[in-house]
Amino acid sequence: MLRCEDVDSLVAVLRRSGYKITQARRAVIETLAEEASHLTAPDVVEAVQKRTPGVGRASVYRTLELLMRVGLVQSSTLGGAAATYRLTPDRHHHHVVCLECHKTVEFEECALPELERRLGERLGFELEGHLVELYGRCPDCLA
Amino acid sequence: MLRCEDVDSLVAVLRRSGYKITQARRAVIETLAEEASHLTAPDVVEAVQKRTPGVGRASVYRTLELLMRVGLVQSSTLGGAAATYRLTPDRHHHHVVCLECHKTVEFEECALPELERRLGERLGFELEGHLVELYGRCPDCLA
DNA sequence: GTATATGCAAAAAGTTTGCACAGTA
DNA sequence: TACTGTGCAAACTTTTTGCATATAC
Repeated sequence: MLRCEDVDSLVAVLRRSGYKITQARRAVIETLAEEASHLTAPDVVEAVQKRTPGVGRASVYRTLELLMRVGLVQSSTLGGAAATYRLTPDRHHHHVVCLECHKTVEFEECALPELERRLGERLGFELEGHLVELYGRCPDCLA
Repeated sequence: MLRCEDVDSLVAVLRRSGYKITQARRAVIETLAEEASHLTAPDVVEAVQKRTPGVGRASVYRTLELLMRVGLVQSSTLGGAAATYRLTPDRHHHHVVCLECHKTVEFEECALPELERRLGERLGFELEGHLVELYGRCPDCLA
């Protein structure tokens, strides 16, 4: 599941931006690359410490914040209250979320690249990613 | 800013679903309808208590959760860590968020209705809303 | 060598829960 | 009246901060 090329390229982005590559930061990146997805912050802390004992809680939080600022990580609430984190997917996979049971299904179609280009131009933003989530009720909960 | 028709129709949705209309629930709904947008949970607590003293913190949390489950409220992290809440807009207004300074700009264009219809059909979901956020860097932070 | 980042522990902030009481339908 | 929902306070969880030390470059 761990894809080294991915980890390396993410690390490279950090390095290029002038950030030091530390054990803690590498551990967070590797953990996110390895775990399926949608971890809450405490989940990430736990997973990181299991994989790389000795990394402090605070560093995980600081690293998540850094990775978000740099755009390597995205957070969302998946229709629930707790924020979850995951590596920004370069292959699109957005979510359909059931508001009742919080089941989520991924889908790949994305109608946004064109819109993104147009808006970026109009607003002067340099856009580098997006998040799309559809909410509703899944077949099970409808029954 | 407070639009009574809106509050009434939201209240009606709750009532129709079998939930009781209490002072606390009404206060949360009115607060969300009144405040511009993007309040964190503690923000909502504060605003509700200012507008309707006597409402307990716990009830605000319970009501937010209820409103989300019913689909009247949406939450998102706006690219940051803290979840924010707002009434589900029926007029679309999605967001462009700066990852650096968290400035957000709204836009109205939405490429999703068609996609939503198609996916709902394919997955058997009954979809009732969506969230679209674009991330990047704003002109100020680019400079 | 030096500035940046870390780990720890403590403080702060945010959220949930149990329960007796109140208010809606 | 019956039962859902409330407010409170306490417990619990999550996040942030300060600081001495370690480490990447």
